[in-house]
Amino acid sequence: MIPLRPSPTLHDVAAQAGVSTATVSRCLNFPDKVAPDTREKVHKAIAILGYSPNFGAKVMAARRTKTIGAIIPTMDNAIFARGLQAFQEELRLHGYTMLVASTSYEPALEEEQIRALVARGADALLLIGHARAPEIYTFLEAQGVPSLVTWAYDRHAPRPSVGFDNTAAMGMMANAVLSEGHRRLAMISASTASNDRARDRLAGIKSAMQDAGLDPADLDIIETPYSIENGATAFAELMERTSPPTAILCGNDVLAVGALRQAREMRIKVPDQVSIVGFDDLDLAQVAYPPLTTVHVPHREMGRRAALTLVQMLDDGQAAASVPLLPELVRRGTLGPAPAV
Amino acid sequence: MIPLRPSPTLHDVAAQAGVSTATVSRCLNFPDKVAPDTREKVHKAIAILGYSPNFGAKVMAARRTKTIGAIIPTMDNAIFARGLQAFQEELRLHGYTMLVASTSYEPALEEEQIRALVARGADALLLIGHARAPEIYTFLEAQGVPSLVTWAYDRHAPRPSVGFDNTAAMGMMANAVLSEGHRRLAMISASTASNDRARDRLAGIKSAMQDAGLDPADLDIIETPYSIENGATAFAELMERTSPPTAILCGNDVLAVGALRQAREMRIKVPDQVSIVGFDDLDLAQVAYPPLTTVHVPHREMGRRAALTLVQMLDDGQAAASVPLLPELVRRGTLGPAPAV
DNA sequence: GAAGCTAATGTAAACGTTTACATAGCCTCA
DNA sequence: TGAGGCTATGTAAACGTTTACATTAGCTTC
Repeated sequence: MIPLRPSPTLHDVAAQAGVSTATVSRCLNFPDKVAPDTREKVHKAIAILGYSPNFGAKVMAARRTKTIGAIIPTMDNAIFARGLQAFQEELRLHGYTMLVASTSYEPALEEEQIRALVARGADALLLIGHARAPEIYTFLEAQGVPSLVTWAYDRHAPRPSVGFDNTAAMGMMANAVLSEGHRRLAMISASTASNDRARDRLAGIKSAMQDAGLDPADLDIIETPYSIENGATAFAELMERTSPPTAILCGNDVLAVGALRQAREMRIKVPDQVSIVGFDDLDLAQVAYPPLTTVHVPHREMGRRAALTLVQMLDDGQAAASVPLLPELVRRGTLGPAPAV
Repeated sequence: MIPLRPSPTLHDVAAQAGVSTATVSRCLNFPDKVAPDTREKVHKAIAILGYSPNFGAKVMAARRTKTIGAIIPTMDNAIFARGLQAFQEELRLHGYTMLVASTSYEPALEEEQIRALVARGADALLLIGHARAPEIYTFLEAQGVPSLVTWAYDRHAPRPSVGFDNTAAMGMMANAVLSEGHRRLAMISASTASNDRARDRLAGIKSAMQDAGLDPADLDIIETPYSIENGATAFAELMERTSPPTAILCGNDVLAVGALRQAREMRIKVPDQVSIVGFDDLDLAQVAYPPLTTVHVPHREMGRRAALTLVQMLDDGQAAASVPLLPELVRRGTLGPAPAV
């Protein structure tokens, strides 16, 4: 291996161009503060030497990395992948780069990842959902790292968020189900212990039931991690009850699509015998058969707005304003009237 | 706003603990090079001051960021999202963090992103596919940034890669289709211009046709970006030919599932009237109706192995060895015998 | 034509680590 | 007992930028 000659530094460029390092630096960071012909000399020198700025030195001197961290449960779920994609695209437009870490829905891992990304010099953090230990927020404040909560919106939350009201959104779906005459409802949900979105969606159903004069305690709930298999298993379990539900509300489309698959396997007709609805409106939903009735969430818009908000906080020092987004009910083929008794 | 007191530095910790900065640094990076009681003093000082190392200074002095960049077409495609998730998980196990950028399948944007991530101090890069301008490789070499190609494997490629042979994989599928008696084949593919995986898959089909005594030129090809809608449109177009294909091989599952949806809409029976097969084995595939026959690719394994390989290159200075992975044919419901003429 | 601006550039001091090298103390072994 | 080796620690020099401040030159204004 030939030992590579050390990369040229600002110094080398300055020497080559016959100016000072300050001028070269200005030329790179504030081009209009430099006379045009000086600028040209410098650019020529840069080209000749193949100079590219040293990241570490830059970060140390400028005290920021132009990097924003995103901490999500997993990328292996289209809703996060899609939102993150939009987030990253928007970030790039503003000269920021995205650092990603995932938590597998484990709060302890989330805390570790938050510390890791801060240690990696993230200028700010994108977080999913409001629920976490208060010390984490204290830590972020102490480190001077702004953060923004997404995938959730809560007007009462003490911190800004870009997202939608999970309770209201699922409440809307529950109302649609109830207005089809369903009275025996079930929910297949993600674990509500460490997932405030799941918790809120559950609350939305209960509150809709209450409003309709039903006892929320009658809601049959199965909690299970998001996966097609788990949705299928939960569906089978629900249909074996002595008095099975006529409508099953799923915490997301993945579970719903699993339930749907299981229904087909058990030769239970959807929506004639049982209605199944989802949440998120993934590609899966329109591809399933019958196509899934679900709640459409503007994931891309959410990611984009989150990026915009974070960039404003960083670049303009603005305090973030919460941005509420509106999910929509998408009626397709899996919600029908309650079967006659 | 209260101006926050500047964070404590190594110096402060050293003073507090009554040792030198070198000892504190060693204590953090090589704990076993420091006497146990000194170590304790230092840790106490760190706790008292709430010290956390400055990223920029660390990077500058150590000349590495412990960060690896991943440049993919888009996260909004489950195959990349899933692989990246596994990649990140494995990276974390080895103390690395992932920096992500996406290219929307545009070579120009890819080059920009490569430069951006290198400028952001990525210690190494994960790239998708072999095809790119040679200057990019030269650039990476000049900058001393190792890179690894994934999602493709080519024994003749001059650079190491972790992935599978797209030509062989699609060839395997084409053979399965041909052995069902199909003679009029069509392909719905992503644009082959800037996507070597798509190009290789196409080549796989052509070579299988050749081997079966068919003229590869008879393959009816439609190129269109990956999306359900585009798959549907392409399917409709193919079925309007004067002599439509009896089997349609799709470049990925998303296109296939779009075709499937369109078939349902046009009341064309799959697989009785036409067979449709995909590639990737996304969740979509098993949820579609009928369930999609496709090629299963070990995306998670690929991401994990890529991470491992990159970490070895960086930590042990090993030259990377290519890792070939084996895709599998998954027979489900959309491939059947060619209809009788 | 002096005073006061402004624009362009230079000087040099941080920024907070890591690490090569130096030092000091202790142990081992002939 | 002294040479040699080992371990634990300290000293101080990088690392390559950014940026506050200083300087200079040219222009405007009265």
